[in-house]
Amino acid sequence: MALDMEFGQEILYGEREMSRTKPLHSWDVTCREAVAIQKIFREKLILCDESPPVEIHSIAGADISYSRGDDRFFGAVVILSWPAMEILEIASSVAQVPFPYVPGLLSFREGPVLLKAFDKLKQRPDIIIFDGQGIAHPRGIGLASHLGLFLNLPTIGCAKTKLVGTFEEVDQERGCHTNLYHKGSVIGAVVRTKNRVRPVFVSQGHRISLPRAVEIVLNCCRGYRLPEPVRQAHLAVNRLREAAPPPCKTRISAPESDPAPSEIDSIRPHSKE
DNA sequence: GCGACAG
DNA sequence: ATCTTGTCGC
Repeated sequence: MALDMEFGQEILYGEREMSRTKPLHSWDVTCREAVAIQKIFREKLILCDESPPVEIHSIAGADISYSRGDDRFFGAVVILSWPAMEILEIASSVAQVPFPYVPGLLSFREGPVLLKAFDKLKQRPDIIIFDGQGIAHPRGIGLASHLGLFLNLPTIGCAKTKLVGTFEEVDQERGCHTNLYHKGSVIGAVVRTKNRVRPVFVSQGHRISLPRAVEIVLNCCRGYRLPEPVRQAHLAVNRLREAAPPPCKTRISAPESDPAPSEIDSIRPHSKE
């Protein structure tokens, strides 16, 4: 996809007085730097709908996957048609895990591999849903908001669990939703996307209003808890990981095709060390 | 000091 | 997120 890389690089590097020699996809930062970046980026978010309103023809979902003992990250982006929810394009990527999991700093862990996948897309979606928070975040800038700035596209955060905030229980019927509050403000919505199933946490990412974000998420659901874009991205990334060659193990072990002599004619079928 | 804590 | 076995319900 024609990424707005210049915009992304400008806001990432321009404010930090650091050299532009580091590749975009390796955000090697300290937690302290990451927090500083978030505070700067937070000011750049646009939290209202486009004017004039953008007509939606396509919508994308993004997700990542990895497994233990593997230092690789798999990322996938799926673009679906609107409102039919038919798959138009899929892009994927593999990258090294760049940053540990720290609640509140997920962008720096999942962002690079996702941007790498977005860069491979041929078309630009009209809007993107992420598997994570938008502004429902301690500093008001979760994964969806952060990448919305990078991609310069409208984005929505749709997380499976809460990061911050308080809320009243939601009615059990699909379509019901309540506000998510934090420090006296509405930062998102708790949305029931399926009858009697745990709600999801929807929040504005970038260039969108909360009512519209909720409406779009609900209109993307097709009988499952997660909206189709996110669900399809999840499926795509898991297919990718399972089809990928096994991880390069750091630890050296004897090949199983060449068992030690004592194991070949072992009388006991399985000796558990 | 005790919870809470996107993925 | 990943790992993991069974189990409740439409």
